[in-house]
Amino acid sequence: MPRSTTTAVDPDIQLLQALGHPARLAIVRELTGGGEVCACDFTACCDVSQPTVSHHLRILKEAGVIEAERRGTWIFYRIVPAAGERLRALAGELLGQPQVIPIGAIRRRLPSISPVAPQA
Amino acid sequence: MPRSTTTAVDPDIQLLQALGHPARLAIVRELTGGGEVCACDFTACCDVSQPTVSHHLRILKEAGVIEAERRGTWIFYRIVPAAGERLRALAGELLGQPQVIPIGAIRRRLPSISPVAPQA
DNA sequence: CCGTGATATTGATACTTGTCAATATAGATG
DNA sequence: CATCTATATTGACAAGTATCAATATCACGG
Repeated sequence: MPRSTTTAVDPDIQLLQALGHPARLAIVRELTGGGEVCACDFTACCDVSQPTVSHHLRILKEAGVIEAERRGTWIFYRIVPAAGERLRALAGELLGQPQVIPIGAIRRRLPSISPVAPQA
Repeated sequence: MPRSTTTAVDPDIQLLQALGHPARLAIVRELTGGGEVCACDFTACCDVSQPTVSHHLRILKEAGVIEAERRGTWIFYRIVPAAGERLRALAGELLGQPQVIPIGAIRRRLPSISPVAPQA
């Protein structure tokens, strides 16, 4: 987000941005089903170098999409279920779920009068 | 996605990236509930210039999030319901919905043996 | 404590994106 | 057609982001 001082702390934006990258979505999809995957395995599915994988894992972790657990030398990652629920809530927003259709929305005006949505 | 020749045509990525921007998510949220909003109204909710709004609207349209309808001088935008369903499907993926837990996944190895997820 | 393998951090570079000013286009209206 | 308003496009620039090489850190085993 150029030309801005705030560094995008909105959790929703952070979640969407974290998932909106091919490598990161591939990582997440490697984790779907509730399984755990070692960090060392992501280098294969993403076709990027180890530092880059580490970078993406950090972004996903900071967005609350995944969580890590050290087990000896390896670090295993798994999906945070709440992330899926947050994404589902966003989808519900798009589908107009939390909203209630107000009767007042039926005030249809002619387009030549004023730029207000004439029909839902 | 620097260092790459393909320009991110994956519809899922496109959807997530389109929504992963404060101004664009604000635009979309202005449209939730099934209503239509004139393009001229988005300049207010996003606090950006008219060309920038137009740019964001194009990105949302190309990602299949919104659709436009010209009505006289004004252009009204509304949410494409399929976008919400696609996002919901992605959320379902994160929650492990479409996956079926394979019996073979129970091959749990000790972490000191090999880096494979020992437990789901 | 030293070596080894796994992961993270740093620094540099290239690519992408967001933004606005200026300009163009489109539709309505006189 | 001239003009006005709404929207889109272009061009340029700033800022963010992805990437890798090099290096550091961390945990384990000898």
